[in-house]
Amino acid sequence: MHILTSEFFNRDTHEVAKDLLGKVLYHRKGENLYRAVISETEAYHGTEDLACHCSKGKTPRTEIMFGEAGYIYIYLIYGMYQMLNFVTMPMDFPAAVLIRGVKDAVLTKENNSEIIFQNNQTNGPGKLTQKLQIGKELNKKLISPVNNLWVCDNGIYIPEKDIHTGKRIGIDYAKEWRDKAWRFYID
DNA sequence: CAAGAGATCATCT
DNA sequence: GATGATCTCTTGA
Repeated sequence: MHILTSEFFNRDTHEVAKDLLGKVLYHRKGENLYRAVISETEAYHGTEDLACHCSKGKTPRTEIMFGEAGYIYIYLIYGMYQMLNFVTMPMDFPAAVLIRGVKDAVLTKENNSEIIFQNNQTNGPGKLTQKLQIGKELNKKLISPVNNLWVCDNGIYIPEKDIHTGKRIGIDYAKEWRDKAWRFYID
């Protein structure tokens, strides 16, 4: 069980998005420890990608994506859903991976009792942040146990044939970038 | 089943 | 003042 560091995220966004599948996301909130297997991701890569928030340039909200890889980018969408992203690529290249779905989510409480979430409760980007209690206090933080949110490689290898790709969701306005197969998922 | 509407607010123009 | 990297519920065939 090995904790992913900035080195893992400081690569091509599409590779990171694909390699995150099957990795284990952890979030510690008070006495509660959440863990879940990442099952769906999307790549948002560069200022030319009209679906990427950075296509409109550097703003207070998006500056974290222009920074070093391995940081957390969280923003509110539709007034009610937090989106969890991991910053990729070197300094000054804006890019991030959106975590769109997790599976086998488990909450371990202080007394070691466990609550298991049904997969259909965590199979959307807004749903998983709600269930795993991931909020904007983590925005702009380093992905690390120090900040209570981190990702582990549990050694399980996902065969290439089990990785599906498709168009990204909810970005019909992005012209020619709309049809890029930059969404990755398993099962 | 597919399609549509409503909820709700930080962010940028 | 408009607009989403969404989700759930309702409607209608």
